[in-house]
Amino acid sequence: MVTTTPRHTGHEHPRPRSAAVVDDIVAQLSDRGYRDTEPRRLVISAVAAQGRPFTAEELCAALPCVGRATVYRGLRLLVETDQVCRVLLEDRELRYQLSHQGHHHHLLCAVCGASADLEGCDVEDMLREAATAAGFRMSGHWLEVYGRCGECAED
Amino acid sequence: MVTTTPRHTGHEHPRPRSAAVVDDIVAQLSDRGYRDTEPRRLVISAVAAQGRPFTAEELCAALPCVGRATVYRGLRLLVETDQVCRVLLEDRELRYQLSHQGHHHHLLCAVCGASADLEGCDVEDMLREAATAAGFRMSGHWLEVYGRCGECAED
DNA sequence: ATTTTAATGATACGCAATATCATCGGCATA
DNA sequence: TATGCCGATGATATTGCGTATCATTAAAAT
Repeated sequence: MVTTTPRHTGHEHPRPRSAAVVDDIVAQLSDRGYRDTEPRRLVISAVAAQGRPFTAEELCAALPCVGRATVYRGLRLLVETDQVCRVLLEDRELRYQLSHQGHHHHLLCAVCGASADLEGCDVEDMLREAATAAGFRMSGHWLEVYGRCGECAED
Repeated sequence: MVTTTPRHTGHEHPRPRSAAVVDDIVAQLSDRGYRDTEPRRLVISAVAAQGRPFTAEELCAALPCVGRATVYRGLRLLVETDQVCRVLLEDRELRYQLSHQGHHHHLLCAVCGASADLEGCDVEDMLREAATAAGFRMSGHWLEVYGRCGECAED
């Protein structure tokens, strides 16, 4: 298996970093029984190329060679396998983003659309407690935080 | 002004309680320059009659005599004037509910659809701090908590 | 090479929500 | 009480997101 592409070593051959990300995700999908196809790779590659949260339609536009249904299916698959997370803007527009951690929340800039991960904010326990106090058994939650990033802060 | 309908006294004539709610909301809209119309009253009345979060389409179905556009417009107006709040289910379905307090969050039962207000849960400060730490100025947030209410808790 | 079946993509469809615009009617004014 | 302005209404068309359908293609196990 000498020619197998190494993963996670971080300093492979001078190939675009995104290609490694794509290989990695394709490998994870493969482990779960999903096939390695050309259109799927194109979708993953386009996802990895986005600098900030994007819409499904934006992806479609960026991938004129891939059918709409395939883009949507690919996106759904990536969300289900926790490779991509969904974020909700204030106007309820749904966007997507490569996920870097497990479960976490996002700070979204209302001006430029950038996002940052909320660090050191453990609302989970607090919510679970409050839910219990109200006689509920909490099973999940949805949280998005909106504001302005550092660059867009100046009025 | 002897015949003026009293508000907020809590023990008026034996008229449905909902009528008082409708009058109250209509009065508040009137203060803001919005007209008192028959279709609008019907919408408000139907909103007040709902026992749990409802969809715009459900309202339309409950008001066959009122045009769809009017129902949607009425709902939007009520949200803008903070008379009604919006809740988001896990599948991103949008529902509405009479609001009782100022800003608050909801506990939503995934089984029966009931909702409860989250009491004694002050995430605001926590979020603002975390946002500041990330270089953001927080301007708002969206939070929904899902689970099972007491009645639906038994498996 | 063969076979199985997941994946694809063109397209139709469903649904929520808004836009359009002629008409109606609330309400302020005279 | 009558008048006129303009907000409100409602039938309808339209938009936009996302999914369903289904004949065809191709991944990967044999």
